Amino acid sequence: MARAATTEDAFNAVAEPRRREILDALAAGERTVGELVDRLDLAQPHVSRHLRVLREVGAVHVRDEGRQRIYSLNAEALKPIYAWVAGYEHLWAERFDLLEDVLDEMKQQDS
Amino acid sequence: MARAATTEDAFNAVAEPRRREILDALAAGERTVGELVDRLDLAQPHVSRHLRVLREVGAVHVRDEGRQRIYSLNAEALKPIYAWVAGYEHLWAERFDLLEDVLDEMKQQDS
DNA sequence: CAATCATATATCCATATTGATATGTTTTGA
DNA sequence: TCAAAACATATCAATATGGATATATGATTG
Repeated sequence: MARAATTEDAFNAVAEPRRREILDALAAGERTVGELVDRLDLAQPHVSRHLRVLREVGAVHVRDEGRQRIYSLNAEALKPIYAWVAGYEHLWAERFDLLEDVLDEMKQQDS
Repeated sequence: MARAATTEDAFNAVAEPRRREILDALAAGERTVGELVDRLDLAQPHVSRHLRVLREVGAVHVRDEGRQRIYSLNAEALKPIYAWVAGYEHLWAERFDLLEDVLDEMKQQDS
């Protein structure tokens, strides 16, 4: 079996840096494909392809306006990523919770 | 150019579901390769390979103990993912901040 | 020292990819 | 109506993949 398709889920779609750049750009507001091409310094077909991947995982929406297509962010598609990684956050975050510190000290005294 | 290597960064490493499973298992405590094989129902060479990818992006550490290798989680390697996706969290989260609601209302009255 | 256990590595296969380039397709404007 | 603008799609090349399988490595045991 080969690697999972980038359209498999948000995790795979977002593994590509250019696609994260696109999402970052859209976080500031809707953009036209041409605007994204300018901003990313990437050929238009590549931008269109990345947008397609993002569309397939539901991370962006499109709206037709004349001969332009206006892309907008759908951040909810990133929820599963946040949900997963947030479960790890407490493992590196500094603890400001005093109770937790006290409990740690008690454990040390026990051992 | 082909797709980026899974060892390129944490984003790529974590795109693979089995590797997330491994990290999830390690979040509960150190595990031996054999324990991970049992837990994941995956052939040992595959587990070893996934562990290697996770090692190369710094998401796990290894410790030798006789003929076993004990893997442990290094959650800090996931920080960049958290940092990136957390920037989107406010876009879908319900707002409980009263001030923000008031400001939104004022904006609406202006327009 | 030989045999075994616990892992790691090597090779093969099928596949999905990214960038480059060429070519549609639809809308707009003269 | 014809040409240009704005996108989308198709194809090609090079490559990295993940699973399967076989094999190598290193530690332990008898």
